[in-house]
Amino acid sequence: MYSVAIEDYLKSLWKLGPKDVGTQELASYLEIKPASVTKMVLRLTEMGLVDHTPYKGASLTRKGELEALSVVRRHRLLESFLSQTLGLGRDQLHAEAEKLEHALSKNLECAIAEYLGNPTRDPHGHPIPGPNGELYNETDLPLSDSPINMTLTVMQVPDNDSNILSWLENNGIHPGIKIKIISRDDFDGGLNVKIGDSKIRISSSIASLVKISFEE
Amino acid sequence: MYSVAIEDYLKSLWKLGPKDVGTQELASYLEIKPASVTKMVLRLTEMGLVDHTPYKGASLTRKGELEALSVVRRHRLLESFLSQTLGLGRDQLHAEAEKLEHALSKNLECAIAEYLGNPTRDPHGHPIPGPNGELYNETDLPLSDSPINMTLTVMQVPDNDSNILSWLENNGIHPGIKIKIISRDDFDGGLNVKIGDSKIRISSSIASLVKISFEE
DNA sequence: AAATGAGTTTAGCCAAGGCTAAACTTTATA
DNA sequence: TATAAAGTTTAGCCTTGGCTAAACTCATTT
Repeated sequence: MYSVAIEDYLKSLWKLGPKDVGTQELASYLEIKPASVTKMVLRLTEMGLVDHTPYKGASLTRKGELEALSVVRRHRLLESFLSQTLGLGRDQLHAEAEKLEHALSKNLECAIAEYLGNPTRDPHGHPIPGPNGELYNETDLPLSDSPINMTLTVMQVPDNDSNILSWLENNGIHPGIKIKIISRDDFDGGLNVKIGDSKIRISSSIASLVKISFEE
Repeated sequence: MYSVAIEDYLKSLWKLGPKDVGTQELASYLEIKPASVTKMVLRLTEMGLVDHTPYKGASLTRKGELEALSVVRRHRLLESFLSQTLGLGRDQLHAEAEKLEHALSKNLECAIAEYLGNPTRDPHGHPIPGPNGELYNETDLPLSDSPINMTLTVMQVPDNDSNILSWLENNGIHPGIKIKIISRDDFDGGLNVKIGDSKIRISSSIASLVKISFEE
């Protein structure tokens, strides 16, 4: 069993990857100093979890990737479980799961997965890796790049910014909802969209975080 | 927020207390060496969580007790929650809660308590401290000391020994069940008891871990 | 009263995982 | 091409929380 710190490094490298991740980038993501990252990355390399090219960056080995996927699976199962049982809002799930994921036994992971009916998406629409790291192909696309005047289905919202999440929620935007882009502002990429009967404006930075599909 | 190690020390002192707990006793309970305990106890004393009399033992201050009760509350709420939602057996609950209790936020603690309807007992029948450390008076008595030929209600079973727990479960002994002592063996204190229609024998060591009440 | 032994404490070590300050690479710019 | 800036690494420090070995206390026994 790996430590909390190691699990956090692996998960972060997975999220920032699969490209080589620079020391600084990883450090700021983890909110620690670059020198600390270098030291830990060396240890992870020793352990065979990470490949490191000095002055270039680090990436997960297959072994590290599998471990990262296991953490992500626990995280997303926990989010689903807390949402389902306690009815926690999407904006609260991430922070809670972030702590619990490191304390979840294999046993409990299985029990939760079974209880939920082995879901493939969490409440933010993010895919849940299988028990052996299986992850189906992503086909969802950013709302920001989507065509005008088509009925789109919201598939994913971000999980880690509770401000953005509660804004989205308050405007009725969450996985499963239908949405149509009415127009796109040229100067800043902002979108005017229609959801149900209401029209709202979505800034391009938020629109790039929402993923959609064309399927009904 | 206190570390996992500190929370474990406080919880252990609470379980072994309220008497002064010797270094060796605490060490063997925590499965670490006495020298390590001495060092940590000094730190806890510095922090105002523990009173320590050299060569005599340690006990919780009020501040330490409140923190211990908070850990115990989280532990028992988690046991109740996992039992209720996932249907985990009584023999699995303790180990899982033992890990999760350190990762449970105040928010989630509240949400779980509310979801469960603010229960006062966990699935083993142990009282759940209130959010501010309130703990009602224990009146349950050990089965081993109970009178013969009275209808007793099982109120508590131990939580930390899954072997004993599954034996008890297999014999239909758990909180809420009615039980009657038919006879007590003089030589070893073993009990012959009646549960429903079946008669079984309970060793005195196990009987001392089961608590009952006389109320219907 | 002295000695023994159990229990406790002290001293000093180690690994994990942070930090700062300084040295080193690499890249971009003059 | 030389140099400055940005990013990375190294060196050395700190705290937490374990460990062992040795020293100390205290209660009991001779």
